[in-house]
Amino acid sequence: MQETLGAASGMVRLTFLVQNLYAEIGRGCDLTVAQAQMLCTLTDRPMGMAELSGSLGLERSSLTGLVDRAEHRGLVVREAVPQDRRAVNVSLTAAGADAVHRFHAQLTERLDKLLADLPARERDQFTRTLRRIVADVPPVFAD
Amino acid sequence: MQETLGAASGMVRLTFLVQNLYAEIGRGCDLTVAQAQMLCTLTDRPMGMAELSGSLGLERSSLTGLVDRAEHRGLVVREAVPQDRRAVNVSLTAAGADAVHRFHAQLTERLDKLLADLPARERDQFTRTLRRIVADVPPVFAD
DNA sequence: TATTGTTATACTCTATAACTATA
DNA sequence: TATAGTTATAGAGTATAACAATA
Repeated sequence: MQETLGAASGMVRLTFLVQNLYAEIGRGCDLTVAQAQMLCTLTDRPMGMAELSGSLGLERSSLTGLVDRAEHRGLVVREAVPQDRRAVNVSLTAAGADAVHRFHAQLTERLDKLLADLPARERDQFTRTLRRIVADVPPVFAD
Repeated sequence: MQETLGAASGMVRLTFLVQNLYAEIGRGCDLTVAQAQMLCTLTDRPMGMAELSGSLGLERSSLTGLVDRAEHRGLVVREAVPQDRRAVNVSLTAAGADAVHRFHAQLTERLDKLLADLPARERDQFTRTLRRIVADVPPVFAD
């Protein structure tokens, strides 16, 4: 083991840190990690099951249960798609939108705080590089 | 939604990206995410259940099952601690060390590749900033 | 009394395979 | 035939609460 961390190790540890924050804030909003992730993805717009499972990187069958439980809790609803009777659109309820809004605000605040002590220039550079690295990642979280 | 991503969103998306890589490479090494994380943490040295659960951010009771399954698969062993008859030390077997070594090498390669197209100067700066941000994160992954 | 670790229990999450209904 | 989604099943992961053994 070296005394200075490489880029890969840094990214893994940042991931660990963000995951734990995600879980902690989720608990406070009564959301599991998987639920919070799904609601964040649906913040932008409603989606069909296939598209949503693709964005989240889950099998469609896994998503069925996730949506079932969230629908049971009143966070999302399935709606019929008139043009295609096989399909459904999953969208946020008012309660779901409210929960994800609180989650998003708290997580953003905590994450921004991680960078608060950095010089503004370093922070901006870090953000720019980050943006390049994640350019192709599905919009699982947005501003 | 803006056209440029903020720092918080960038960190969440990077987390999503790293998690998916973690899972993908884990599958190739026949390791679940939780197992890979545990083995990585034990790479440095053996640990007691309490310390290990602290490092991983899990309840001790959750760790019991995780270690049970890994021990069943021959990846780790529990060993008695002579000085304290309540305690056990969890350490990697040869098979566990081998699996985690392959996992570590592949993940590091894939993560480094994410930065490969960046100018060397930007990459170095990114790594330096990352190192500051994760300074207090437990050593769940090292070089 | 405090700490180490386990057990019992209950849920959530996830994948694979097989299925139905519609396009 | 291909696509959208579900069901059935099995296993992993996790937490809470209660417990035993040792310090």
